[in-house]
Amino acid sequence: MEKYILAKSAEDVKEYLFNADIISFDFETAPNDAYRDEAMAAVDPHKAHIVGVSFSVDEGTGIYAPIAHKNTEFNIDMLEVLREFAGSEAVKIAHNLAFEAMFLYANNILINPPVYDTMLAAMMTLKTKTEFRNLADSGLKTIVPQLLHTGLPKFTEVTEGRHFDELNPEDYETIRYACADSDYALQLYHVFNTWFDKYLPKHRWIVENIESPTAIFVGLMKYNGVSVDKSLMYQKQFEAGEKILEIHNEIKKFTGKDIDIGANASTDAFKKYLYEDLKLPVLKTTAKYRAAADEESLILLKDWCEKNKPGTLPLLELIHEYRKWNKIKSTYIDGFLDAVNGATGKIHTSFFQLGTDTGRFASRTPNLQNMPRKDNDPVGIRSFLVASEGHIFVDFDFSQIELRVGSWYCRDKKMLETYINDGDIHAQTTSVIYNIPFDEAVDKNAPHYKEQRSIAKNCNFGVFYGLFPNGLMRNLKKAGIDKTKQECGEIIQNLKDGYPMLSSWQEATKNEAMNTGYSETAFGRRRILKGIYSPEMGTRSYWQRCALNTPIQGTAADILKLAMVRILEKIREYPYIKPLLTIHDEILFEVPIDKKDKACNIIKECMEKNPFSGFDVPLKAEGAVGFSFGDMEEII
DNA sequence: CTCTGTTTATA
DNA sequence: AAGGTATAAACAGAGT
Repeated sequence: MEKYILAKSAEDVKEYLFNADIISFDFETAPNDAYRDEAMAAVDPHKAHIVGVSFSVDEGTGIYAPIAHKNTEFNIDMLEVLREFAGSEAVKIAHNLAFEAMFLYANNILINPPVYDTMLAAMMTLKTKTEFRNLADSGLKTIVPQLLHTGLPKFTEVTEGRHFDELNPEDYETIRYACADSDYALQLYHVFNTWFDKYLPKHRWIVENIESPTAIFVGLMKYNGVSVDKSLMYQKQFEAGEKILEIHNEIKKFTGKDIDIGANASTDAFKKYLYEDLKLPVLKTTAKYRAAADEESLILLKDWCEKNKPGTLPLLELIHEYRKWNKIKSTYIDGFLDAVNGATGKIHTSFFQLGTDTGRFASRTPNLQNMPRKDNDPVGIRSFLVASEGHIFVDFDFSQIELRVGSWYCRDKKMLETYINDGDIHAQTTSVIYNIPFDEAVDKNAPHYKEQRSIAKNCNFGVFYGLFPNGLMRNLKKAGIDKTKQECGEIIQNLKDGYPMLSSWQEATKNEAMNTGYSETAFGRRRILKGIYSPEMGTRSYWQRCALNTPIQGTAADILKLAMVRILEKIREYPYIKPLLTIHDEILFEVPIDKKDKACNIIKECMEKNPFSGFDVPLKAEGAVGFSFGDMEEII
């Protein structure tokens, strides 16, 4: 039988924790008075507070310290104990550490490594020989019965509709519920480490040195949130609404009848109008082999109509505009407004640090990783994000990190030299694919400079991962450059000849993937390639391309997370540096205006530091500052 | 209300 | 025989 006790004083807790070097902990929280009836308010640190904390240092034991229960004499002021604990040398374990780190941060406490998140560890273990656990499989309530073969008290059964602070801390059920989470997290720590040590030691290293400390950074981003200019958003919401009506009316005028084009002009009725009433040819099919009507189809139709049916051209342009404005309004204006937190007036996006198969972050509610860029956005969505009062944004992004990682992998001389000499990789590629001197490739006044550079960029972004002539042709068409399949084939061939190690790396990497069935980053982050042995050529080929992409995209993600961990160390000394967002190769902060220069130096240094011995390509972090995310000024 | 498919925004 | 890969969100349409 387990031994869970109630702390009567801070001393009791200190005594329980004394000399322990591995400690798990868990917070119980409840909404502040203003948010008692709001769903999920208890997990929002701006609407809730810590009600109690449990610790466990030994299997089957635990201590619960009530902090803010209602109607009790037993509450303890735990702030100093928590502060001491957070700064201690002990391994501090939590299941979903980002949550605990966030509530500590809300109390001005930054938890220090060593830390260990058993939820992230769960995600880094294999569920079967061929499959990793996913987000949904990794909750404590799911894992404990599976791995420890024991039940866990249910929150709803213990609380019976009440908030946790309404429970009596003297009731054993209360103590048991609180302590069980810590006790089982500690047990899972040993279960997962045993598994890692036996099957995948590098994943233990990643959990301890990359993912778990990164979880703290995630908690900080979530807590800080990003301020928005609401009045600007409302103004743009109105303007976009008007614009959509206007375009819709023009479309109606054109079609002459009342066709239901929905919000995106992608209804069956609209496709029927295009392909049956107007008798336009189907030039592209969807993944399910049906008539497509996406942007690419419209571009193909535009070419066809220019020769055969020029009268239809204005309609194609109107559809493009209609979709664009609806996308902007529904996703980036209405959607962002819905996401503004009532307590802070900020957007507190959720980041999932293991939300992708490669190790990249995913962002949800709302996704702040796909805001339109300036050149593709008549509204200026990014300018909705503004620095908080007295603060300024500081943004750093890794320059061409995937290409740098790729050149490290393939060891191509020309690529490596370009980066070591801080050269221009796109010009280097231009020189390679057109067989012209480097000096001509960088000469902005040379004939075809713009087109050649644009083609070189497209190659650089795709060829590493197995881009084919057809694909290059399509990408170029989207960029407004018309090249035949033959020409694209020649360009790719020239590139492979010019960077000879690229092809041999690709072949070797594909072979290795076929031999092992998985793909790994430089740190050993592994991805099972589910379909690599598929009898179907198309499926197999897809997984082979994943085998090329994963080490590069994944290693770049590892490098970004390591930079976050380093920045976190600095935040201890410079707590005014507030992380807000990450966009794959970029991190956004806000800092007090007068601390701008200092913060820039710190962040740049952390990001450009050599990520691991053996990585011999220089990293470059490019900074920008500004009061609005839509108007950032590069710093040199 | 849930599920699949289509479309479109980003790195 | 020929898809760079990694995502999230909104809408359409069908089924429970």
